[in-house]
This record gives sequence, C-alpha cells and structure tokens, in this order.
Amino acid sequence: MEKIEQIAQLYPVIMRVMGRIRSIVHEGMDLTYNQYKMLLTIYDKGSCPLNLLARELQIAMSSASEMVDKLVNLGFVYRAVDEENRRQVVIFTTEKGEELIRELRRGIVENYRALLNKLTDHDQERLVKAFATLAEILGKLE
Amino acid sequence: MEKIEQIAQLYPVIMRVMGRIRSIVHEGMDLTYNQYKMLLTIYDKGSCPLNLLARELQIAMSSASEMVDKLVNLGFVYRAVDEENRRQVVIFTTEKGEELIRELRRGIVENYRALLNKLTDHDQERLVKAFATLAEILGKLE
DNA sequence: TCCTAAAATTTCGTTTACCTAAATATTAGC
DNA sequence: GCTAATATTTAGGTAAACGAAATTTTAGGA
Repeated sequence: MEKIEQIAQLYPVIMRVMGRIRSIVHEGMDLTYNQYKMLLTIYDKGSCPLNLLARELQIAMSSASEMVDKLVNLGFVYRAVDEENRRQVVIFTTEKGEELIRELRRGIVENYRALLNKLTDHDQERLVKAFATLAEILGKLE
Repeated sequence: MEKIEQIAQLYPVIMRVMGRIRSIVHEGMDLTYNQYKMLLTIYDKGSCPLNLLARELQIAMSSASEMVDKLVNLGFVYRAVDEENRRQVVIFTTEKGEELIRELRRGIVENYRALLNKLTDHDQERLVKAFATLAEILGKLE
C-alpha cells in the first residue's frame, strides 16, 4: 500500500486510542480538556493574549473569550488590557490557577504512569521515540 | 526527564497537530468527524450493532442512537432488529451510504497527499513508521 | 409457567461548547 | 481628524452530547 494510504488508515486508529488515553488521564478533572489546555497555555507562557489563545486552541475568538469568562469566574485567570495596544486583552493566571495547574499536572503524570506501566520498558521507550518523531515531523506541517 | 513526563508533555503537542490535520483533511465534508467515523465503522464491518458503535466512538448509547437517527434521515444507513437477540439493533449501510464512503475516502486520501507532500520522502517514511509503531503500542493499552 | 430482574435501545429534557454576525473600543493611515 | 482596520465582546442560535426515565425483549428462578 502507498505511504499516504497507510497514513490515512492509521490516523483514525491512533486518534481513537489517543482519545481513550485522554479520557483516562484526565479523569476526575473538573475542567474540560480545552479549559485545561487554555489554562496550561497561559501558565506556560506566563501570560497570553486572547487572539493567540484562540489560535492555539483552534476555536473562534468569541469562544475563546467565553472560555476566559469561565476561567475568570472560577478564579483561575484574570484579564488585563495590553498597554502597548489597548485593543488587545492579555490573560494572566492567578495564584489559585497556578496552584491548580501544578496539582493537575502531578495527577496527570501519575495517571500516565499507571496507564503506561501496562507496557514493557521497551515499548515505553519506543512510544517516547514515536511521540518525539511525530511531534517533530507534524510540527513541520504547521 | 523521565519517560512518563516526556510522554505527558508530548501528548498535547501531538493532539494539537492531529487536530489540525483532521480539520484540513476533512475540510468541506458535510458529515461531522464522528458521523463519518460511525458510517465508516459500519461500512468496514459490513454491519454493526448499536452498542458496539457507542463503544467504538466512545459516546453514550443515547448519543449513538441519536447519531444513527441522523444518518438514517440522510439516507446513509438503516436499522434492523437482530433476530438472534431482538433487544439488539444492528445498523447497515445503504447503497447511498457506501457510495458516499468511497467518494469521501478518495477525497480524504487526496487531501492527505496534498498535506503530506509538504514533507520530504524521508520524513514521510518516518511518519509512516511512527504511526505504525503508535498504532501497535497504543493498541496494547486498550 | 409466570414473574421479576437484567439487557438493549429510545425518548425527553437539559446542558454546554461552539459558531456567526453585530456591536463596541482602540489604533493606524491618509 | 476621518475612515478603515484590528481586537474583543455580546447576543442569538445550533447541534452534539449527557443522564434519567420509558419501552421492549430476554433470561432465570420459584
């Protein structure tokens, strides 16, 4: 079979398992996956303008804005006007939000550990390599 | 860094790009991705009981049933009672549904081709291998 | 055999994430 | 200083998903 066809066939298989991994790893988390991703993005960058969040999460600006509303109401982030360009809004994490992220991250890593310990060490190595290769190559497509 | 942490870090990176691939590859398709997956599952298996569809798509039974409704209304599938166990419902593709799948598949492969041709042959090879490894290893987690 | 419990699905009411379009506020260019 | 462009928010609407209750069929025990 042609390379392209192989990839087309493998894609949904992988997505399916990735989806299950997500649901297992993020189990019991109060935030939706996208809310978590948004909070994480802000946390990792220190702060993040709204338009970048929308692009990062691949959702409409209005959706991103509504999502920020939610995180603001939960007390995890706050808005501030960018003084360089007062049209822009920049989002920051609150102390509470940062605590949550650290806590969630620990939990997530533990859940990954429990899940991946079902694999042999060798398979774990191969998985890391495959993930790294994917991240590298797929990054070139962006 | 520990293997598990690497995987935990790479996961969202990969999901992000996989999401973009999906939106590019399935662009212009009238069905949602899940509707497509459902139709494809039924097509590939020849027929499929509802409970299996729900498990396969990782959605609630009621959601799967509603989704079947939609595909039935579009004329792509039909329900039939399983005569072995009359509580069960089995879903079949119609001729129209099968035509659609074949057509969509051609389009999807073409879209993959256009997308992946941005990569060198060597990277395409590596991508196939990484996908295959992933599919194999992740399959063990189910 | 009949009755109750379990299994498989569907219906119903609701929630929520997301979108588009219109409204608002700010900046930049002529 | 006026107009167009940029960035966000609000409002209104759609559709996908869920849980719980209702329906139908099967299975098992008294």
